Amino acid sequence: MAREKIKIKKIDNATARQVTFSKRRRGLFKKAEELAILCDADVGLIIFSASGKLFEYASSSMCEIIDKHSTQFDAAQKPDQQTLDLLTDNSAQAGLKKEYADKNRQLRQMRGENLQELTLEELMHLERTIDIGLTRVMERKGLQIMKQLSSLQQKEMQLLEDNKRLREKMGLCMIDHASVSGLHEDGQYSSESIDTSDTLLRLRVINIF
Amino acid sequence: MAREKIKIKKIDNATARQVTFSKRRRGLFKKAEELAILCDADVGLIIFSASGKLFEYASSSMCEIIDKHSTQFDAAQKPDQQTLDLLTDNSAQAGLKKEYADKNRQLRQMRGENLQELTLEELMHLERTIDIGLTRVMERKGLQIMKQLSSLQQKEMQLLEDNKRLREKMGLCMIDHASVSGLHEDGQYSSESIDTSDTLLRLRVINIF
DNA sequence: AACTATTTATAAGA
DNA sequence: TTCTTATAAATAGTT
Repeated sequence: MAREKIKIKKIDNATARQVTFSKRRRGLFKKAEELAILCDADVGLIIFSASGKLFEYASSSMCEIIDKHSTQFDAAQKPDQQTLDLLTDNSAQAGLKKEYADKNRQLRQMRGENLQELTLEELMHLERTIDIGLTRVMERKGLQIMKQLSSLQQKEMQLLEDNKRLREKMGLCMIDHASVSGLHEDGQYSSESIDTSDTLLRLRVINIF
Repeated sequence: MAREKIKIKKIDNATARQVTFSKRRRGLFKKAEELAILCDADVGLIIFSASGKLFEYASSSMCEIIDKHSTQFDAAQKPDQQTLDLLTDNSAQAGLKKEYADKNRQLRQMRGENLQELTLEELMHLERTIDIGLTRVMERKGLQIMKQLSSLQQKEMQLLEDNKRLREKMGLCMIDHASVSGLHEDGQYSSESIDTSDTLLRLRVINIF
């Protein structure tokens, strides 16, 4: 649905396939959510990438949806959660693994992923946290830029001075010779002084609610 | 996506809702199948209409998909595939600790902490990542707010109607009595229709560099 | 169901 | 990965 019409068959090029997977997955999730909201339907969408990675969307909770589905179908395919736990729970690792999962969840949520499980209050808190982080990062960036600028300006001054000295020496040596070509007589190069006071200019109207 | 742009909220008119449900359901199934074929993914889609009727699509078999999902689910929020592999390894502990530390560092940096070790380029990339996350969170927040608003408005309508009916009944009972105090005669209460189209109003001038 | 004016999604390219 | 943009698809409101 774009530049060119494509045939619906497995995309040969692995890179292109991955890119398309990302794009269409997003599109599908969006459409699924829209259907759920517009038509008051309960929608569950499970996607496994070719490499086995899981992606899912559920308008309510996936467990509930699967449950309802299984009921209608009669085939009760229950988890067997224990098996997985037994495989991975070497007691000592259990805690760490849990903490890791938690950190990872937080990180994903800060990147705006897996938000469907959050309440409005949690979302607002998350927004604030991210906004604070963003502000700090921008401040740090401004600082770095200032540093690099002043470092460059110092270097420039140094070079200009060296330049001037060289010119003077040459003037002494070559006092009776023709002027050296390629150098400006006044020894001046444009040295713009960049005003960085607006570096952090950032207008926002957020948190209306 | 047609004659007029619509807001993503429950369609009031039951007939229109049903029609849209049919149309979009077909569209969603089609997109799901295309994703499965194009990207060699395994896709399962379960839809319950508001009346409880089940519709489903599965690129392989729904049982298989649900099974796979249940197995991975606890690990869903989790890491990437790698972590599970690492866990089953002998050097698991070390690897997990390392990944944990890494996630934790990323998380702190997104919160604007420990930025001193980052280069200007890394800072700019981080800023972008955070900004995208913030945008997504805000979009989600707006959606949630819309949801709650429309739910409240529906409740309000229901209450107004109930109220009106009660008033009519009272009118019949009390036809010869004095009007009941404390109720407005016109039965109208202010019901502000809040326009949330500007909810996400957010002006920014960033990334000057 | 069919028809379209529009909105959306997205394939390719940068 | 991300952004852009030309084009294909989906679809809201009508008939």
